[in-house]
Amino acid sequence: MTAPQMAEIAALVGDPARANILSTLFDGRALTATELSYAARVTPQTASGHLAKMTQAGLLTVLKQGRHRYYRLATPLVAQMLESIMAVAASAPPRYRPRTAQEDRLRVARTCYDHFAGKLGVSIADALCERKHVILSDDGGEVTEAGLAFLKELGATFPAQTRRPFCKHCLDWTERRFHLSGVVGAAITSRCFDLGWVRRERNPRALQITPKGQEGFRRSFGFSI
Amino acid sequence: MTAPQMAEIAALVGDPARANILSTLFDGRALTATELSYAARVTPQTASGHLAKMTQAGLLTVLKQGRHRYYRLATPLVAQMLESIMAVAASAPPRYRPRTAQEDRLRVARTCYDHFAGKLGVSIADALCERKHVILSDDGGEVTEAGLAFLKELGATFPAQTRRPFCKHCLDWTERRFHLSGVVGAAITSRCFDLGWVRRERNPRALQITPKGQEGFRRSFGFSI
DNA sequence: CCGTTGCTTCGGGCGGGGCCGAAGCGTCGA
DNA sequence: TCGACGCTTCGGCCCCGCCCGAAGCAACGG
Repeated sequence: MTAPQMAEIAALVGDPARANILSTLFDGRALTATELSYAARVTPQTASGHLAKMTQAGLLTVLKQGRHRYYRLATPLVAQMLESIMAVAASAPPRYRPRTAQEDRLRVARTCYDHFAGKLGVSIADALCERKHVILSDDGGEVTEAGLAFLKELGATFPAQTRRPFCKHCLDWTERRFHLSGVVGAAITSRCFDLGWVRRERNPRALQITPKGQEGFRRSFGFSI
Repeated sequence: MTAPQMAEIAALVGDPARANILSTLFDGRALTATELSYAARVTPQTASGHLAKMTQAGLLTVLKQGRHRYYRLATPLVAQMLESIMAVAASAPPRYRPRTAQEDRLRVARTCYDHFAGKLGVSIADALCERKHVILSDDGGEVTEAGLAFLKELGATFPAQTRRPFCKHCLDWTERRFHLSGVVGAAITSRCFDLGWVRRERNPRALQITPKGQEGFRRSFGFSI
């Protein structure tokens, strides 16, 4: 049976402190053990234990750099797993959840692994579909010629060839609609950072849209946010 | 933060007994509480507690019928979550796992929610792609005209319209390749059962391919299994 | 009715695992 | 070389939650 192994992985995610850590690493960045202990609201030695377990189980990888140890999600597969658990968690309980300002900011714009999510991510996907720059089928997507031209004009660049899916959609768990992931999603996101259209907030997953970004998104994508 | 809710869901999956139950329900069938207690290897009263928790959390739904209570996965979203956890569990630990005969049978042919998976599922997907009956993009799929004709000839029927994705792929966690899901995957699977090409083993997730099936798959799809 | 069967609730035992204080180990900077 | 810092290991406390025995409830069948 495969159930025991599944239980083992799920149990790792099932602890609040560890869930906090994973959720903090969700956008793909690498953070030090101490930073993560702070995010998890436990002492460093406790966090250390959690990190060791998750690393051994293959959920995280660690990079030693000087006296720091940078932890990050081991593979995109792990991120996808977290996303799907969040999707169930968000949909399942019709239970009470007093929305916090924090959460509202996440709802507007955040990163999901390495691409935009939230209202911003969905708006971008909508805009590109609207103009036929991207054709989203029920389960994937492709970029049209016009779309490639648009990306070039925007200044978004991406590796010529890679094994990673080129254009992919990703179910947004707050908007309950699709945003873009894959190489294209990452390229657009990275470009917007470079243009200074978005900035990270103190909470590393939440994004702030700059005035320049407001203008840029309106002019290039045709939506206000 | 959404982490606590994620932890709650994951913790439910993280208990071995509950993981057994979920894994048993993974193919989408509905089973009674007692059957599930047997699958989980715990007493009925213990299982009852687990089932209540999972139902309350929205992972399961229950159908009362006489003095029986049939439990099943609440939504396909839950099945997808389990699949993605299994994918991580299968890939993550380079740890020792003495393959059992049981597992080997699962590797050959099983159902995943309501469509084929394992070697059989992947072979079917391959055959349909090979003949251009289905075009699989990196993240979705569509059925060609020729493909529709083929399905008709096979006798596979499906609802004219439904909100469910028509043709979808699903990463197979044993083969590490794609098999078909969505309406098309379910239709093919259902038809093969009707034709007597496959049969359920005692372990409800594992499938047995009948001699008639061997012949049928060879003639209709062009592969031997 | 009464017994059987399917399922649940209740109560208490017990083990696993999260948590922190203290201490140890390696790296960096002066 | 010495202290500061980041991180880990160790040991012990304590609590959560899994588990089962016993009993209660509801749905059949005779």
